[in-house]
Amino acid sequence: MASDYERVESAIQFIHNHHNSQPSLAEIASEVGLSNFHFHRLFRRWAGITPKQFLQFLTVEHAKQMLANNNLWDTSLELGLSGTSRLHDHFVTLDAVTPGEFKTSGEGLHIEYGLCQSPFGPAFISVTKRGICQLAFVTQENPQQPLDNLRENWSKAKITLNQKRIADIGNNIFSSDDHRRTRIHVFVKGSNFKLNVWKSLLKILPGAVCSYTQIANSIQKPRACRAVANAIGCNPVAFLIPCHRVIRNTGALGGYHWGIERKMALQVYEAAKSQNN
DNA sequence: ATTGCCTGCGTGG
DNA sequence: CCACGCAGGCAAT
Repeated sequence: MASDYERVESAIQFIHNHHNSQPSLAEIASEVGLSNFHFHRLFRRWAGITPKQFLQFLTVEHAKQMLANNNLWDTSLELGLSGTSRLHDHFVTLDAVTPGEFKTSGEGLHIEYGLCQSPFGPAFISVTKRGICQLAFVTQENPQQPLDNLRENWSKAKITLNQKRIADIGNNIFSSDDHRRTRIHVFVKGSNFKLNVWKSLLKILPGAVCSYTQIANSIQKPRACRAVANAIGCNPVAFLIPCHRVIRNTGALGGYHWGIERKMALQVYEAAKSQNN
């Protein structure tokens, strides 16, 4: 029995591979192995939109339009979050250290990890007292990779499984009910350049996208777009640091560590949620 | 939409 | 230091 996300992903894959031939909704439905009726229900359930709307969100035209939009940046972050008047709640705050400040590879640090479900497939999360230090999607090809990365990146930390705790954290992060969500704190290490890039990503509003160049401009390094792309690719905390909201100037999506289909799914999902506001 | 050539810059040796 | 490679950009087609 395939999960909703697996079906959404295979639909995306099919659309992506056949975007030249403009497949009909019925064709896509049968590719996913569902009747038209259930296909429709799947999208209503998953993102609250119809398959047709779903298709429209995935076009390059739509992406370009989103890029042209001015209201991408949450300026309240730059203004320093003036208490009650903020327009958008910042669910994610960031605590960062440079490698220089943190030479010990996590000595004395206790990290708990585990798996949870998300609208984008199973996710691997690890967390310290100071915040979430990793969020990785689990791929079928290499399900061990997140744990291997964790051990490598924090080689001297005490690392233990705590499935219950991670399930709770996952429920909070991916809760569709914004009012139920509590503040999420992230704890990462990286070079100063990477940290600057990651902080910029936090300013992009859900449902919005921006280009690699716009991020480069925002950190006062207008010609560093490629270095920016590289830094974005090193983001250890998928979804929470929203690297999926950065695309190419042309409207093409660019790359994604967790697969281009997942990047599309994340964008459609957020676009669908934010259009209802 | 796809190709090919251009670029600057952070990173790791 | 220097060489390398990049989840990009851009112009030409």
